[in-house]
Amino acid sequence: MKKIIFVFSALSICILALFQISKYSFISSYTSIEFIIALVAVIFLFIGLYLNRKNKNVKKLQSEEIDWKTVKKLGISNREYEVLVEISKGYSNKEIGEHLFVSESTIKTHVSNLLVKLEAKRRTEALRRAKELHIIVG
Amino acid sequence: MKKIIFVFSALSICILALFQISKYSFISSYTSIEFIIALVAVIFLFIGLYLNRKNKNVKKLQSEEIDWKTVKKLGISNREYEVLVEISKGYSNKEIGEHLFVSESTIKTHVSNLLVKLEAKRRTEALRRAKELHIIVG
DNA sequence: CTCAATTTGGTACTTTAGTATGACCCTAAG
DNA sequence: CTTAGGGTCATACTAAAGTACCAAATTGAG
Repeated sequence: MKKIIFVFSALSICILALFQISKYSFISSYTSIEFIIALVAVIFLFIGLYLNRKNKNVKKLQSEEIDWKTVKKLGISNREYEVLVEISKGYSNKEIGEHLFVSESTIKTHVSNLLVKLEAKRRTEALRRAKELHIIVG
Repeated sequence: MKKIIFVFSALSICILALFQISKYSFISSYTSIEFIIALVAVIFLFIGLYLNRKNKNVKKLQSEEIDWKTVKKLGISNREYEVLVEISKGYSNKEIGEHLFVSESTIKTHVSNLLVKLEAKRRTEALRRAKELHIIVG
């Protein structure tokens, strides 16, 4: 919202400035008015492009951001979340154990807890749930 | 590319039209020039916004579009692809069999073939590969 | 310190997943 | 007609995943 206010203020200033320029050019010559209008058109075209580019980036980030609030709400611990990420990378329990330097048994415990917390029967279902809840990246 | 040519043509026509308008308003009064400039600014601002919105939609679709060429290149058949999609939804072989009205054995065969074609050891790894290759939606 | 939650790990078990192999039917291409 | 590829299914097997239960060390908040 702050961004919008700032942008509108900037635009207002720009318009006023252009009015001042137009007054001078009005007196000076005929062709320069056309030039000013073309300039205004181009400038505001690029302003429009710039504004929407900002918007796009924000939206893209939103869809790829992780909803940590949901992670906490589900009671998923740090270690459990690490395991979840490893699962999403397609690793087996054994491989995950090697990556995190713990035994396969430990991973199995974490996975079991994750399945309960994500209300899933299988790790693939857990993956889908996690994606729906935006707690892992697509 | 056709779109870009069309848009540039339209913009050229708009600019020429505005030049004509500006000539008349130049003669008529003083305040109308400022109005025309403001109008041009607003119009081109919205044109800029519209153009980028189009762009955004295209980009979004690209990232969510399925690369059927890769599917064919990997030799994945229709039925196998259906199974792949079901896997991505987190279903078990048994459930997939029920959804596609075939036995679990058939699904196992399809999954095995998929794992070979996707160079994966597990269904979760196959999922990751499929996402990387853009042959399923994230 | 005490308590609760986290993290770790084990055993024993059941279930699901995946492999290997063979077989049958169907269809489209040669 | 023959052949290749796709789809179906089964059996027997191994591997991985998941459950249930227990237990110990660690850590952080009150």
